[in-house]
Amino acid sequence: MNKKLQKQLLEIFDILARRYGPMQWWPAETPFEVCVGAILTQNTNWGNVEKAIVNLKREGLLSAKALRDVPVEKLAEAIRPAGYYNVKSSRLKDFVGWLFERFDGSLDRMFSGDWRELREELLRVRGIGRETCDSILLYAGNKPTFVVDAYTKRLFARLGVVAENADYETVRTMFMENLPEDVGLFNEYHALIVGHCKEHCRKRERCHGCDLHVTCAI
DNA sequence: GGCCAGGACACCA
DNA sequence: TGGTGTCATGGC
Repeated sequence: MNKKLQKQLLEIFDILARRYGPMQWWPAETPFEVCVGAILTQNTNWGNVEKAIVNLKREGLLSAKALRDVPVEKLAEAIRPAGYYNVKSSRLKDFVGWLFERFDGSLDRMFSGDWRELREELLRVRGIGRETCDSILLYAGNKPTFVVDAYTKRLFARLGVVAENADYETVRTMFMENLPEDVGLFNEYHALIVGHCKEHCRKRERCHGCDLHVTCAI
């Protein structure tokens, strides 16, 4: 635990929280919907994911059993607006297939054990990478893991907190070792990063009118 | 009409 | 380990 770094991280959180909070993430009605959304949003605009979720609800497909039983072609058609529909339909199939194999299709059972062991096992499921895995653990399971995404890396690299080319685990560890282990804090922090970056941060530009660059003495 | 979006994975050197 | 190609829709 680096006290100076912790102070900086909490300062940044406070600036974001005062401006945007509370975010009340994840935008979903159930833990299972969080899992589905986490896979569908891979490299995809959230607006497109919402269209796919609407389709899944209309077709009665937003449950582990329904996803397991639906033909993959029909699933792909339903999630078409989210893009990569062939890839993502098979990833959803792989996830629920594993969920039934290991936990009888129950998220409650999945989350009931040691979450660090669950993380390692989830990461071995095809289509569940680090960000998707941590999103599921934090936002569907209320486990104290920090979610790192493109926004997080971009913002904290620009703030000089992490290296430009830092890998996922390095950034995640930086947050988790220098913040109190608090599910509510991790939940809100990541949501605030996304909320802020959607407004200010573009891929090949620096932030325009970004409060953090003015206010944080980093 | 080009760029981008809340990644993951296979393949390669 | 790091770099590159692939997967694809929809909004701006």
